[in-house]
Amino acid sequence: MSIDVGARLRGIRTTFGLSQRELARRAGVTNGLISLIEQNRVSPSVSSLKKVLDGVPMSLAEFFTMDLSATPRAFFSADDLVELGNPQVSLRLVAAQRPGRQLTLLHERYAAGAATGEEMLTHRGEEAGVVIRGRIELTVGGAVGVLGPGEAYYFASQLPHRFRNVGREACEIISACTPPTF
Amino acid sequence: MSIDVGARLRGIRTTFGLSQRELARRAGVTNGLISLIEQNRVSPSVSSLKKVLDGVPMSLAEFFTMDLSATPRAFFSADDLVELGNPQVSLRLVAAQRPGRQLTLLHERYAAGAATGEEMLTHRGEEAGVVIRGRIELTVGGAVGVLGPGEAYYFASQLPHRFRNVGREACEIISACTPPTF
DNA sequence: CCTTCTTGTCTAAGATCCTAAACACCATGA
DNA sequence: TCATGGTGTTTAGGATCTTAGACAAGAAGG
Repeated sequence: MSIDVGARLRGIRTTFGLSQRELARRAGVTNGLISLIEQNRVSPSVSSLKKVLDGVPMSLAEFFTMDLSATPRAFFSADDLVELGNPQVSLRLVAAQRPGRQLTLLHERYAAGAATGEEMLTHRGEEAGVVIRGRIELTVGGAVGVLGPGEAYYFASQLPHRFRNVGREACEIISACTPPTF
Repeated sequence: MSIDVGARLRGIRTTFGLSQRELARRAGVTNGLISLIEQNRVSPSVSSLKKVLDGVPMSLAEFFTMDLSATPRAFFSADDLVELGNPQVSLRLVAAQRPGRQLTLLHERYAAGAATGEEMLTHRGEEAGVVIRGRIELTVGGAVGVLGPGEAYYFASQLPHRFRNVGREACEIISACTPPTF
């Protein structure tokens, strides 16, 4: 093998902030297989590699075309952002391919009535954002606020938090968090 | 598998005019494996597919990127060339819409009956040209065309190709290829 | 009609991939 | 300190890929 499939897969998985188990769960394979592939202990079948890449998601063509030695890009068009969410809560990641990324910058879009879920979120790091369209209800700890265009937030992610679009219009937010949870 | 690896491999092999056994010999695998892959009876490992494609030759990236439904045009009428110059110095561009072009120019002249040889040529890169006098028979992959003055060609040099002057008059071509191999 | 060569397909057996489960390690929190 | 939950790694064994060889069909020539 002239191309290093293992290193390439590991690079992709880590830039997306996924553990072997999480990627395996999304792909419908076992975490052991991810480990073996990344160590080049096995050469995966095309169908297996396809399943793994579906969990990112990424096409086989993109996988084999990807140039890891290329200098990191400085500019990205809207189409270059990688979708990580779902139709209700769209999370589009900036510079997803960039290796060693220290910051996660997202272009979020909440459909009317959409929310991050029933459970409150809590994780390491800090996060902040600015609302650019619509209105969002943000709960942090015991505090609840409703933010509109131009308004912003900043809090420690350890505090239980939840986003909920209480308006009729879709709400867009540019947010950042560190360290990369995605 | 959303992409049809078997059909894709079979299409490539046949356009290169190779039997399963001949491709297997070049690739260092067995003919049975080629057969099974083409029927999608197995999903080859990446390393096996790499070996098979080395026999063509073709990279994994090219294999998965290749769009068989939208093969780039091989032949252009005189009207299909794009004028880039002026009345004094006319510069008419071939395949202007083709992405990722990188070319250098040649002035070829084929005597009556001359050809590039019995064997089909195949090498890396791309080549293109315009007939300016006489007539030339050009075979590219499975396609055969006879081009006269003002007509042009553009194809990937990996496709087996051959030039043959089938007229009584000498034939002149302005051609370009990349990288500057031949 | 026979050979003889080609083609692609099929099948047992060996090689490799893939899974399930356990392992060691580290961080966090009771 | 111990428990818990996270990480990546390893291994035995079942599943799949790959090989070696046989098979059938078709074409060319005697």
